Amino acid sequence: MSQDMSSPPPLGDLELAVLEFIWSQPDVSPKQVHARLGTHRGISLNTVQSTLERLFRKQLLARNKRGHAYHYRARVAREALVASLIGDVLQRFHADGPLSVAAFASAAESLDDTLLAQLEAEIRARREQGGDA
Amino acid sequence: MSQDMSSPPPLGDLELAVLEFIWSQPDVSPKQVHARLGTHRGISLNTVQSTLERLFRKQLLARNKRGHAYHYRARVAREALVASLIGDVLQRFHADGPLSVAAFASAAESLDDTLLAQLEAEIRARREQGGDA
DNA sequence: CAGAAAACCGATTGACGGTCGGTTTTTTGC
DNA sequence: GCAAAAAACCGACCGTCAATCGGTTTTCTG
Repeated sequence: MSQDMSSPPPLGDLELAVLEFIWSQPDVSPKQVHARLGTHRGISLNTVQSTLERLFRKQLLARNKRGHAYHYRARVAREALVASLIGDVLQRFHADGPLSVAAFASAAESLDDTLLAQLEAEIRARREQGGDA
Repeated sequence: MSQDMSSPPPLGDLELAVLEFIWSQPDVSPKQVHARLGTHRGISLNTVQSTLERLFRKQLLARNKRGHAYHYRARVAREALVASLIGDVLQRFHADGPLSVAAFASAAESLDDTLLAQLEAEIRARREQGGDA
C-alpha cells in the first residue's frame, strides 16, 4: 500500500541472491557483497557492482555515498516483494476472485498445518478489521 | 501432486493470451487461434503457430493430429498454472512458512470481503480434511 | 602528489519471446 | 492423378535482459 505495486521487474538468480544478502545485512558495500557471494561463486567484483546497479535502477535498492563508496540498502521488504510478485501473477492472469481463491488454496497446499492455521487467522483478522482498498 | 510443479517456464504476453483462449475453447486449431487473436493483433498465422509450438514444448499444451492439422488443448488448468507460478515465487525466495503467510496475506489485500471469506473457508476445509502432501 | 579504491563506460554472450518468409509435406477437389 | 490449397516445419532475425568483465576515469587518502 506504500510502494509501487505495478509491475515488479523479473529477477535473475544473482540479483535474488544479492537481495537476499542485503535483507540479512542492511547497508552493505559492493565489496562486502562480493566477499560474501562473489568469492563463493567465482565472479568478479565488477559483476557484483553491475548487479547492484541494476537492482538500484529497478528501485529495489537505495544507495548513498559513504565516503567515495556506495552503500546499498533494501528499498522493499522481502515479504512485500514476494507479495508484489504474487500479485503480478494474479494480475497477468486477470485473476478474478474465484480464480485467486483457487490458486491461493492450491499454492497453500505446500504449507503445513501450523502455517495454514496462521494464514487462516491472518485472513480472519484482515476480514474482521474490515479491509478492502 | 499430478503434474510437474518444478519450474514453470516464464510466459510471454502472447503465450498467455493464447493459453487464455485455449482455456475458454478447448481443442482449437492454429487457424482458430489466429482468427481470434492474430487478426486482432495484426500478427501472422505463423507467429501463432510458433507460439503454440513453444507452449507445446513447454508442456503446457497437448496436441493431436486431427486430419492434417493439429488441434491443441490445455494440459494444465488455469488455477493449477497460477498456483504453480505462485509456488515458484515462494520457492525462489526460499519462502519458509512465516514469509509465505505474510506474502499471502499481503497479496490477499486486493481481494474483497466475500473472496476473503471464501478463501478462509477453503483453507479451513483443507486444514480439517488433513491435507499435507 | 602518487597509488589505491571505486565508480563508470561499454562490450559480449546466452536465453528467450515474438515475428516471419520460404520450403516441404499433406490434403483434397476437380 | 494432379494441381491448387492448407498446414507443418525450418531456420533466421530482432529486441530485451541478466550475467559477466576489461579498461578508463574519478576520487580518496596517506
